[in-house]
Amino acid sequence: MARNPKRPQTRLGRPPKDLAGDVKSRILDAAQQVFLKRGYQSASVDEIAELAPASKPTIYAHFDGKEALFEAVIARIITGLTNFEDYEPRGRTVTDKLTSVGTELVQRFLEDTVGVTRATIAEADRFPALSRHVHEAGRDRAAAAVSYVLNNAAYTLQRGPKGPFGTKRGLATAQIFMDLILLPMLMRALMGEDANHLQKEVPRFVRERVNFFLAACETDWGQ
Amino acid sequence: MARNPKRPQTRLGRPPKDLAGDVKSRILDAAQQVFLKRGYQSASVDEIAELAPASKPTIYAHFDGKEALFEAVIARIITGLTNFEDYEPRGRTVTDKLTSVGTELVQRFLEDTVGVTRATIAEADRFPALSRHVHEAGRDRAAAAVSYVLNNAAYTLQRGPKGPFGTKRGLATAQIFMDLILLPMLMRALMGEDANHLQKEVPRFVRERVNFFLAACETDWGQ
DNA sequence: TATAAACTATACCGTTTAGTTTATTTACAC
DNA sequence: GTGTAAATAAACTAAACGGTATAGTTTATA
Repeated sequence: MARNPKRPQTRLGRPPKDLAGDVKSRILDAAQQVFLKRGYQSASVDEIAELAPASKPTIYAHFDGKEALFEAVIARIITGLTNFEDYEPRGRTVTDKLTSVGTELVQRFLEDTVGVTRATIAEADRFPALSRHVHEAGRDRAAAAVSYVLNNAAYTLQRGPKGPFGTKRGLATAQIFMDLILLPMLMRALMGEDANHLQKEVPRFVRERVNFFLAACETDWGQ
Repeated sequence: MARNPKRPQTRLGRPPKDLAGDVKSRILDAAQQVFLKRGYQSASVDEIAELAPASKPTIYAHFDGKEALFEAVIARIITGLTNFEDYEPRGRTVTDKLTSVGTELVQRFLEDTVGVTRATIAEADRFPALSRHVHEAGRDRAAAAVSYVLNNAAYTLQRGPKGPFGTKRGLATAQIFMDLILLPMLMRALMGEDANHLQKEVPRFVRERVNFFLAACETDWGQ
């Protein structure tokens, strides 16, 4: 009889040296897939073991238990989130640059953070620190990218630190930008809206919101 | 010996006629409490039965199973969401009225929809229709309240349907208002931020965002 | 070459869970 | 009154799950 075709071929015994550390990362990969797909509660260690592939004793040799495994997965996702240091917004005008960075933000977040956000929201009670951590990590990475463009734009507009994106309200302004552009799309994705359908709406949506955002920024809103 | 003090006194046998329908609503109440506290997966039918109080066979006589019970709970929550027909925003100026309706929106949503939103996001895979339904119901109710104020404000400003909140962009504008004011607070609550801490921030937050919102609306943003 | 290390496979344990069955109790309708 | 309806209690079933134990296999190392 053939082996169970669902189970990838594995080897018995101690693995050769050049595969050192391989099992642990395979376990983490599988755990990430299963946790993000099913959520913490519905994920089973058996399924993770089968997907890795690895045996359950090996999993419990590397991690203290299901909770520790979940925390390790989330931690790895957080540290693996792309920051936007490398990203240079396209376009000449402020509008174009903001549209560029907004579109990039939305697309990266839709790909990278929907699963982990959903999983941690669901378990905000059992793992209070995790959801906070995820939220803050995502917020900070997005804020850095937006602030960079806004600061750049402030000088482009030749108004200096008292201009529309000046340092005085820089943080609050970046936050507004994200709330206007990133959060609505993220929320719709969390609520299960089809990813393809969402992606198609992104360009028009971002452009509309950028227009609104700039309209307010070019006034002296709230003094 | 006294009975188990955790369990409210119940009666054996067929209940008297004036309590007809009482069991079912008691089951729904208990199920709502347990589902919103623990989420679908971690909620146990036994705990619901104990809290109701009702026996498990009775629960299964009224509902087809745990999933059907969950769906019934969510459906009841949705139909029970307060609409804002009764709400008359306070204040004379447009700013004050928008601040009033914004504050009211945030406070009601923080009370009424955080639990159900978290529960349905967590189970967006198992109950695809539910999270969509919750999202749309909440969005529509909020949009109605905002549109009412915005339409009112449009005439206050004597600019008619081509004014800042005119019918041409009425829907998109109401959506922006909610995304600016409601969504960020809802997201922070979903991520487990302390409710009291959030409530204290609401007034200042809403005022800041209303200022920003009106600053953009008073221009001809995006033509 | 002997021993330790790092795996696998498999079976098992205790617990929890959704859902069912059986027998019992009470209230209502005729 | 008698039968039926609607609930109860309590025990049960079957399956899943987290976690552990045992035994076997392969590689690394001294």
